[in-house]
Amino acid sequence: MNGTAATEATDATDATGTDRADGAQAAAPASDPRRGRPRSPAADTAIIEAVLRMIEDGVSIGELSMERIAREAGVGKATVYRRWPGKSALMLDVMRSLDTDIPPPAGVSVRDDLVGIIEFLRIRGLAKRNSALLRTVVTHVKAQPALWREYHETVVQARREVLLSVLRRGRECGEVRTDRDIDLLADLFVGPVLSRAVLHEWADLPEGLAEEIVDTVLEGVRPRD
Amino acid sequence: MNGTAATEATDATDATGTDRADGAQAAAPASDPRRGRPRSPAADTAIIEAVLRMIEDGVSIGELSMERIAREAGVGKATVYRRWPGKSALMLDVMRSLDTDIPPPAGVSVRDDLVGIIEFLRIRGLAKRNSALLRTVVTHVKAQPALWREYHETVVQARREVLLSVLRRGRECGEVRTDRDIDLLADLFVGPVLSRAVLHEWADLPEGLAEEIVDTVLEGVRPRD
Amino acid sequence: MNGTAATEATDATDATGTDRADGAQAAAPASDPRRGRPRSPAADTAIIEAVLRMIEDGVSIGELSMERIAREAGVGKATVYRRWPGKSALMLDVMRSLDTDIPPPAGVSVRDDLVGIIEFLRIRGLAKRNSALLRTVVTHVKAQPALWREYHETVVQARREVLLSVLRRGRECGEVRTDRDIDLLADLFVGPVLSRAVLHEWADLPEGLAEEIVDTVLEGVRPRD
Amino acid sequence: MNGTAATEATDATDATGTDRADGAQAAAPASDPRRGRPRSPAADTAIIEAVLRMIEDGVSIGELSMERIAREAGVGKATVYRRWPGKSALMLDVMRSLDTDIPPPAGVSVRDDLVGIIEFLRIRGLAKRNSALLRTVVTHVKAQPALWREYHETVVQARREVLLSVLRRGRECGEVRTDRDIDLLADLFVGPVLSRAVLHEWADLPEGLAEEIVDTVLEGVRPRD
DNA sequence: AGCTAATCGAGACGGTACGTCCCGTCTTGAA
DNA sequence: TTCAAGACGGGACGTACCGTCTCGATTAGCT
Repeated sequence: MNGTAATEATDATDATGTDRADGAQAAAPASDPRRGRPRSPAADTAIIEAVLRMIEDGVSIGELSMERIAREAGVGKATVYRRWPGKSALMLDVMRSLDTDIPPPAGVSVRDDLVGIIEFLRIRGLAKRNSALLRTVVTHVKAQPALWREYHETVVQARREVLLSVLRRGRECGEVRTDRDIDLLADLFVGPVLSRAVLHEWADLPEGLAEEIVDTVLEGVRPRD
Repeated sequence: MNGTAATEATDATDATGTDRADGAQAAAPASDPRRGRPRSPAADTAIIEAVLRMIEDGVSIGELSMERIAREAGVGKATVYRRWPGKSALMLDVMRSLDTDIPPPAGVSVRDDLVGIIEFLRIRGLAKRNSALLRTVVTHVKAQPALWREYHETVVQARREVLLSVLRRGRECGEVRTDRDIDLLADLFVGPVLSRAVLHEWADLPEGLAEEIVDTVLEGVRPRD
Repeated sequence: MNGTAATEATDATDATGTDRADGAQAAAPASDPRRGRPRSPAADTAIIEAVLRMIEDGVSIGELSMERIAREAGVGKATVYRRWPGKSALMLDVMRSLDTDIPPPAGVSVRDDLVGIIEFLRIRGLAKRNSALLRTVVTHVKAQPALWREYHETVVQARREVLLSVLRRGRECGEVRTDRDIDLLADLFVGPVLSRAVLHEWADLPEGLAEEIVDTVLEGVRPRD
Repeated sequence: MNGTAATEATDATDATGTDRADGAQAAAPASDPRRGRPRSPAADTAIIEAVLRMIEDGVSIGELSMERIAREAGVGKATVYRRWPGKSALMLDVMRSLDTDIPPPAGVSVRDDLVGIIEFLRIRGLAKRNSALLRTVVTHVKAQPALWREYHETVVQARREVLLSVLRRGRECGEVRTDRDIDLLADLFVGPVLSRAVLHEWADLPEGLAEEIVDTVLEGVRPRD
């Protein structure tokens, strides 16, 4: 016998997860919302806050056990499980709690609107505070296809829509070519940021990147004469 | 879309990971490689194969316990741990076992070489069989920064170098503009594929995508008159 | 109402219990006893000892959680559950570990043999050390009919057999009447001790009790003239 | 047989137990009995009935959780705890609700009175319906010394008194020897029933047992010549 | 009729223990 | 020294109860 014990990462066991993952603002109980003692909003807060605090303190996803979350939140385990069916669903709500809506495009010029959107991605994705948080949380969510799809359809999709509307406007006013699938065009702008963040994520995304990307994509890589 | 999509991983608990992750081609024992019973190559194979089989059968990363891997491979747990220090290191080798070298560019035209590279990414990343495999494995590797950096420096870097050399050739022959950072240009080509694979990874990447991407990026999104 | 209060039973959640409750000397694993690491006899001992120590320290049956037993024994919970299917089965083995074989009757006279047996009961049942121990443990075992039956059939029955053999001998030599069921006669001797212990168990059973009981039962309550 | 059989109880976790275990006939509220909504007698009934019903349905004491009792009685948990401080106190009241007073001895002959008392024990303790009930309930009560003492002093003592008075009468009229402690004599009659019920409780106590016991104890086991 | 107050069913609260599973290490006999 | 098997101490999992608390809704006696 020994003392070494475990460690490691792992994850989720199931992939269920999304029963009631409708945001941190806890839904009403199943049967009759006005019967019985109401759920304590303080508990909701305490749990989410505990997760955020732990992550900021450098606790890895593997150490983020439900057991420990409940303990640090000063809450019974059952209180956590009453709100979320598992760690993954909780993480999803933690992720959502960090979401900032993408600012609506100013509408001055198509080029500037595109820069605004890409700049938002650059900053949101790597801003000091969110960075560590999201890296940990997103990892967990991504690891479960069902959750990731859920997140994608609620949050990511909405943001893409903003980008698409700008591109459509660009088409109407002749700023954007119409002979390509509009989804492909959207990926041309988003992809590079993603690439920088994903493939060499330990580097910071430099200022001015958004403009450089937008301009190059608009004008093309082949030199115009 | 948003920046969150761009973030990633972490975790690790241990961060050990790479002590001896020198591939499935089993290293020699510590003290004297010629003494005692040699490691069974059959065991190496059985383990890697078991992981691949399980993933193909839809086993999620969370259910991929070392315990189960050993059981499924008909192998003692110690036999697994003798080869890899943990699940992550094993996963890294599983990933490597799937690697195919990027074919060298034909060198006919810059545009065609670029298409070749992007087409390789499209197929490698999403080909029916590998897709599920990689998604599961990569998730785990990404979740541990040390491992991911290792993988990145070994495999990703090499591929990028091929792309960069093509771009440099393009600059020399005037096919590619020189007023932009060459790394940025590389991301313009790689990013869109990544975006498709990461942000809506459950969709298949259609044929012809590589050409469409390369051509649009080369020519630009703004219509040339 | 009545003395039946003296009866018992039930409980148990499962009532399973006895799969392998064949004494503390741990059985071999299910499949092949010679394969794999053998069970540690030290663990067997540590667990039983921990229970005994705790009980002697006045830990109540309600506080005797498997969790705590494992902790105090310096043993993993799984190690406990590998040996016993539940708390009850463990308790049964703890009980057995305390058993002392009833000394064989000297065979001098029937009356003295009877006194010897009853005296054994008086002492065993209430001896300082065992008393506290047994009270706690027996409670748990009695609370589960299946376990209690098991215990009865293995231990109690054997002791009764000794008593019965003495009575049979008494019949042969005319010391014991033959017009009554021999099992009834046995109860006439055992019952009074039981009654004292069960109905007013907080009192100590006084010395000389055995002789008084045996003599009175032999001679009868109605005065002989 | 052995002394272990004679041991008992303990446990308790709380040991509170008897604070207010004054029977199901619900006490008045603390402050002013006349103010506020009175306790519903229907709830009292529902709770006791639920326990009885469950026990008759074979629910073991371990499955008899307060939670389940309340649920099954269609009553809030607080309503149960308002009446009893814990499961044990409730059980004690359930026990009491089953009590039948021992019939006063006819007084015809000492021998017949003794048979009457023992017969009562035989039937009460093992009558098909009560048997299961009592076994379950008594187990729980016995497991807590404080409760058991309470029950003993209230109920058992009273019954013993009846037996003792008969024995005293027997002494006066020369039917019972006077050279033995009268408490011991009482145990000689009660013990055998107890022994049968406790040591092999799953068997039924046959008719005629009472007479057989009384006669044998009166006359003695040694044959009279 | 209105007020006060204790009740009701329901169910959430912080805890603790359950029994199962996995971690990474250790220990068998056999090869 | 390896192998398969499986036990080891440790710890998280998700469930069930504990006894308490808090809801809105009765249900009485008192003004």
